[in-house]
Amino acid sequence: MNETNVALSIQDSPFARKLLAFVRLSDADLAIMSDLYRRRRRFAVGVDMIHQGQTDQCAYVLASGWACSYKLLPGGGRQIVDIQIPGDFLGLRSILFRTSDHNVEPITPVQASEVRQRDLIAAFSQTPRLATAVLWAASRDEAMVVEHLVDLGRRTATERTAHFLLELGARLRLVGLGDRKGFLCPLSQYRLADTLGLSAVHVNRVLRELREEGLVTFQKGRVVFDDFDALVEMSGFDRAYLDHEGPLLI
Amino acid sequence: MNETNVALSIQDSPFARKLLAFVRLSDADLAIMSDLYRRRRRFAVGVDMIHQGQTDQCAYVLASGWACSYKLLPGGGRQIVDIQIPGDFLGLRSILFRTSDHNVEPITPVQASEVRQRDLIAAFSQTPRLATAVLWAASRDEAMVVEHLVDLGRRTATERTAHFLLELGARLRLVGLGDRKGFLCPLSQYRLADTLGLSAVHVNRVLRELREEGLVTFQKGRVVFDDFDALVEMSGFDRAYLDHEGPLLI
DNA sequence: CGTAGCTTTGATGTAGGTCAAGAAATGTGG
DNA sequence: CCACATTTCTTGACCTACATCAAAGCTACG
Repeated sequence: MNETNVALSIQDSPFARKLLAFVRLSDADLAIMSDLYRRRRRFAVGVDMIHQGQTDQCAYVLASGWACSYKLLPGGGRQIVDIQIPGDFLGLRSILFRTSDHNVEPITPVQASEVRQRDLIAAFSQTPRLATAVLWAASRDEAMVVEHLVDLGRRTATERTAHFLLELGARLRLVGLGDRKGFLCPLSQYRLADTLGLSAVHVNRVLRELREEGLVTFQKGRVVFDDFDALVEMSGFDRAYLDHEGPLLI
Repeated sequence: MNETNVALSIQDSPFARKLLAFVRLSDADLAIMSDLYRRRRRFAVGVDMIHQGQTDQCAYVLASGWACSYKLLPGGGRQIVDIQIPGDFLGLRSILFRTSDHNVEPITPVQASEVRQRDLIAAFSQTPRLATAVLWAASRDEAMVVEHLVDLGRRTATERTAHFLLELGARLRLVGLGDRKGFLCPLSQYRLADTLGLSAVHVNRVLRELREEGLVTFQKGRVVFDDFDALVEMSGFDRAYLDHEGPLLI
């Protein structure tokens, strides 16, 4: 396969799609990105991809499937920090810290590309544009964690659930996995509860309420926005933090 | 002032102290860091340093005083995302995103060094070691935001408060502003409430409870750890995410 | 076709919120 | 150094959002 073909095929990956939505990347940039994509691995549901406290972890880019990163608590509970969808980086921090501070669990069967520290650094020195784009994507993820924190700290269970579903929808749209109508969602109500800091029972009640009010329907692995605008309104959703212009490129 | 003197004086800054606790930096690295420190500015309490939605913000390194970054909610409430203490970077994300997604408010009178995007990039290309050190510090801050998220999602008000005070203590110790006994803390109970996702009234009750149980005393602008080990135990505090080895340097 | 994981619902308990009001600090101008 | 204003702290009474417990109906998959 010559360089142009590589660039063409990588362009359809969710990772490239996400970055390209905000940054122009040359064929050369894409070819380097494609190199990072080489070491493909599969993960089955039920076995964590990354373990808290374990050292010498590597990072991944999610090619297909969903995963989530979470922290376990002494008491036995857990808090899901972030849901990862195709195109997301995963464990980027554990490249800098030698040991991971959280677990990552596949929610569905996952295909992911292993990214070694040395490869990433090599790629970065070859193409600063790609480096900036990746850093920018990482910052965007961090902005979402912050928004999640606000969810937990200051929004009611209903607002929080609505807000989370809207954000997830916006992220999925960016990689072509959903639209303004809704998206396929493999999350169980248990996992939703661990994400939203609620009990599974209460999540169920909140979902029923949202459904009965004609706002969103989450059933049978599918989220449908019945009244998008009303949902945005009631949850205080502000797309600003997702809609930033692209990074200031070097 | 020659280069050695510059390096000697910058070494005492909280910023350098923090990085030097984990990374060896040469005199040349420190001289470059010192350049970043040049544009000193002062901020009075009551006027935000950075405004949500405002564009072309710059970043700062806190030289003295405390600040906090927060998000406002449509309903009028707010959530404090992070407390910044001397040595902390502030608004690093708004260098990548052209517009800031949160506010930053001084808690005490603040002295901070303005860091321009171009200067930072120039510094980074001159000394990759410094670049890695800064990225690593940023990752460490992100790890703290994650821990904060876990606080809000899955810990009781008491655990959460204890955990937060322990973490703050650990951070302050790193820059020489506290020890295992305690630290000076200019936070009001209102701000503590906005940080912990609680009401001010409840924060007050929790603090009383912690005091009466002989765990921590927070009074008159001073936090005293009355029983450090018991506090660590009850809050499930795990220093791992703060005690990482330094970054893997290039 | 059985068993394990989800979803749904009801009944009851509790952590933490809200309202209210007084007491201490802290700051400000004279 | 004092009088006054403002913020901050403290406590009590009451209320609500969400947790917990329990149990039944679904779904799905080996």
